[in-house]
Amino acid sequence: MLKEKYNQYSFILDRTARRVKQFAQSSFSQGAFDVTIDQWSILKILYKEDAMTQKEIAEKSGKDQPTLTRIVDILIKKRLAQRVEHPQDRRCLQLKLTPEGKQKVEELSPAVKEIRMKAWENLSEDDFENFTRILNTIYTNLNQQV
Amino acid sequence: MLKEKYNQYSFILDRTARRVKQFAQSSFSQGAFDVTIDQWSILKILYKEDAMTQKEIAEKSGKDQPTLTRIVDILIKKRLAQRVEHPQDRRCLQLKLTPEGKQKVEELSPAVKEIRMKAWENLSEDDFENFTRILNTIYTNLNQQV
DNA sequence: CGAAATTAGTTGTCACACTAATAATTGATA
DNA sequence: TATCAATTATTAGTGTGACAACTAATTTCG
Repeated sequence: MLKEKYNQYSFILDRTARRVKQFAQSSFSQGAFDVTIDQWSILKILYKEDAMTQKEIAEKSGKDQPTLTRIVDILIKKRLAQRVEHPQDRRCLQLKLTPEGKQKVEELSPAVKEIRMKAWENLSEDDFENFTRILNTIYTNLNQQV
Repeated sequence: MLKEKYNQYSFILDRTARRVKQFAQSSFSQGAFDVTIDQWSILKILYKEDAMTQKEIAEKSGKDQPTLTRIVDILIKKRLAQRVEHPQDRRCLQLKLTPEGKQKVEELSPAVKEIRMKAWENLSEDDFENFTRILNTIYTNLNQQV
């Protein structure tokens, strides 16, 4: 029956997502990048747009606020980012990269791109378009806020 | 540049996989299914093929052995599965569902299928084929054992 | 103005993923 | 047969994810 077949996608999706993460993480470790994948993703967001609130970063990264708090704590402990008080709203904390943080992003970016490209061997441009379209459709299908 | 564009897939993939899991988990919680998604995936494997070693289940589920040990511990605490000594090899433990475990699978299967189908609204049969093909290609591209 | 609702961030708890290290057992081989 | 490498499962440690409950600050509105 149809449903039985469709049912398998969640397993394959989860498995692949984990492998992508694991592959990148082990490349990071081998290269002594000294950050995790998730820490890296936050660094990159901050690099593009310096000074954001944690709330904004959480939205942009798709992580929830508690998770983000913990990742940010680590980034600060590593002296890659710093918390600054928001000029208008004392509830908020703005986040900025430190010079070391900026340097880290610039230093690692090319290597990260290479690592990420490995996944796309034997796949076409069309595949990429379809892939992102389907993922985004699933994502919005399951958006419970709507 | 091309690489910059391709680079985004890992974010979308991770984000979608998490949402799929979260959507299913919150449906499970609402329905008081009393198991997590990952516990469910192990139950289903055991249901199809009673009595497997943890090693076999780990391979089939795509989880590593330490993770599996923990999930199995929980399933046993919930009296849904039981460990049995392997008749030939005393290193192994065979796993079997308890009657309660079997009943749980039978009871929840239809509801789980409905939950899983939600993701595929607005998508075609072709999309499904492409999706699984691309995921599996990525999965094997990143297989570090080869 | 001042109480109530909202918002930003943190902490605690449980579950899962991955690595490395360890224990127990098995099997191969010298 | 005695030794050693391989295999199965577990434990410990770190990081992440989801949820709930909490604090502090701000906004809303009677």
